[in-house]
Amino acid sequence: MPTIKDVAVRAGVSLGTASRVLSGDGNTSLKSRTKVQAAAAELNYIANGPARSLRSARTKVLGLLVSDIRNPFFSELAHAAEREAMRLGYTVLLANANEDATQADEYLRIFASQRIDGLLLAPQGPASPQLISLLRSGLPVVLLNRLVEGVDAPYFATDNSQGVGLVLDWLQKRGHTDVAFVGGPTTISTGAEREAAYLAGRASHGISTDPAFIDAGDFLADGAERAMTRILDRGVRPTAVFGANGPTTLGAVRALRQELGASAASHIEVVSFDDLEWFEFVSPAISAVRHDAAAIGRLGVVGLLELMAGRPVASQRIATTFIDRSGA
Amino acid sequence: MPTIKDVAVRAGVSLGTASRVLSGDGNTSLKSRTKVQAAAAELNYIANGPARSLRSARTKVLGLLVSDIRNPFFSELAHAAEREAMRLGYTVLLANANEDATQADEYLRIFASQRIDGLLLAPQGPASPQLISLLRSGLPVVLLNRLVEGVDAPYFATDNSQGVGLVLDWLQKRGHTDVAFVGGPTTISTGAEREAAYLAGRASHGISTDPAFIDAGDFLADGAERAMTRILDRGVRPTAVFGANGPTTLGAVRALRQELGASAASHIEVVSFDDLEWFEFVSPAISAVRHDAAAIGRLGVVGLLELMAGRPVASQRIATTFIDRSGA
DNA sequence: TCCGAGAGTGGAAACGTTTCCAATTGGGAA
DNA sequence: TTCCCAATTGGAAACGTTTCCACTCTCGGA
Repeated sequence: MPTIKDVAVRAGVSLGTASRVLSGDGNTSLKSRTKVQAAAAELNYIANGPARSLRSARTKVLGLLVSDIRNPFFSELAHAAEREAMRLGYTVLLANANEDATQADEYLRIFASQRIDGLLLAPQGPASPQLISLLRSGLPVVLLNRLVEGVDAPYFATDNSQGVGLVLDWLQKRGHTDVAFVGGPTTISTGAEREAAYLAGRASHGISTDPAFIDAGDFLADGAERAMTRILDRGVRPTAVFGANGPTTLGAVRALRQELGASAASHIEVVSFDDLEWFEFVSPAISAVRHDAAAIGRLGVVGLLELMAGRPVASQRIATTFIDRSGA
Repeated sequence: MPTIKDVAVRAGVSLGTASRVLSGDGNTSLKSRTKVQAAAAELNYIANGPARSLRSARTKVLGLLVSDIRNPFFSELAHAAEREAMRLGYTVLLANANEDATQADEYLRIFASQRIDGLLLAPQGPASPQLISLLRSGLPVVLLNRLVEGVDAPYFATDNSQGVGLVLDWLQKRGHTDVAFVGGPTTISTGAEREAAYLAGRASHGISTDPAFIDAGDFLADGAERAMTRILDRGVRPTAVFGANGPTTLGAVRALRQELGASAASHIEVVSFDDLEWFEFVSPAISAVRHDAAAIGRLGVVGLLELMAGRPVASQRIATTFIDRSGA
């Protein structure tokens, strides 16, 4: 592998000048620039990232820790963040915590060792000691979609109460009062916010809620399937089901069909927080709150770079839209 | 941030000894080990990855280039590879080529700059110059799921012809001869292999194939939707549809419902190469070839490490299973 | 008792950059 | 022409590790 020294020799300039040309800062003459760039191209020179990082104390790498990469919401978000970062000259190191705090901590340690320049975080719940110490070390952090108590970082998150409001309106319009709610862990902000908004919204519509209709999983399909099964086992028969995220809705639908059979299940309307591509194929079609994962990813990257540049960053709630498929 | 020098001073040993303890190779006495580890823990020392990489010329990072992270097959594969790599002490840098050769090349360049130790590659099609030069530089590479002509690297891939054989058997059992085939790009090995196996299989079953029933997209949902629409626009009316990968089947189903309406579409049986979690919810349920993305990811990592260790690695075809949902 | 092998150690070089500093150059104003 | 300032340059230090080398010590065997 050619080094910058080889490039400098071939271009007939000093090592310092070659570096200034190739890293693109510092003053260089047009003549040096052409010579150095030609030499670099001829040698097929590719800068040694680790050496560059060691000396400059910047890696041009951002860490992105998501809780479940197999959740389409997060794979969309990750994809968008990665594109935006690349556009701005950064690389994204993606880590998947698998909705598990221990794995999250392992990755935070790796991030620290890799000396990432900034962190995009969609956390599991309360802040771990590992996270706290990372924050204390001054690493710029932006929270995506999920907030975490005691961590004072800018966030870019879906407006959960607005989204749940849309669901409540729709439920009312469709005349549903006996609604099963399958939530997520209340230790995760999205789980807590969506459940609170749902209950508060019903109360403000003047509808009381039988606790038998409420249960929660772990935001993964299997956990939600068990939660929905528990609700049905209590003997209650909802006319509609509300799943608090994509995998949760998947699990709930599975449980409905498993416990009641496909034909009885088809008499229950399902509504979901998170829109999945197959909702239109189910009978009856599943309506959903759609939030923009890609936008959150992009905003997060831009915000993080602002933060790294030392500029103040305002947190933002992103409004959702409702996809009403009940007519189909 | 504390450096290894701080650790050495605090432990009362030389820098060299501290390094030998912390990097875990070279001979060290029990006494030094305890002192150094204690000092490291007290200081909350985290090794500087870039410095380590620069000196040792190893980064402990593997690159994984997939073609579409939003395809559940690849997100599952990526997730499994990442877990396996972490278990073995490696980090995975994930890149998403978005089924686009230009983006793939951008990432290969970044990988080269980051000086990854090895590459897991699920390529787009023919080898790009960028890839060729990477291979020529001696970087260990393993191919995942997709092969590429002229690249002589070990591969771990689904047994496409075996899988397609299962589909053909099922089609015959169900009595389908007028089958629409929605394929992928023949520049991608999986696209070419699945189409070839399908046509050859029909021929060997003694069934001739009207080309009007055959079309191909780009292995993404939108492209497949257009391909399916083209088939229908030719006026042919298949009794079954075979989608050559997950997103392709999604697009095909969309087109069927769009062009024919949900009720007419429900008289067409769909079968897919790649099983998706929602296939059981559609009416009629979609049968599918299931291949083990997680296994491919894990085998790939293990194989790559073998290769990096200089040991010979045998390519492997992974058998598929068929999920028959036509009874449901 | 002596010798040799090997375990363990300290010191220093090296990895490939960026960046600081001082020196040189070039060009315009007086 | 002369002078001064800014632009540009070369040289060298520094980043935090690993690894080489040479040295010392310890222990077992002759």
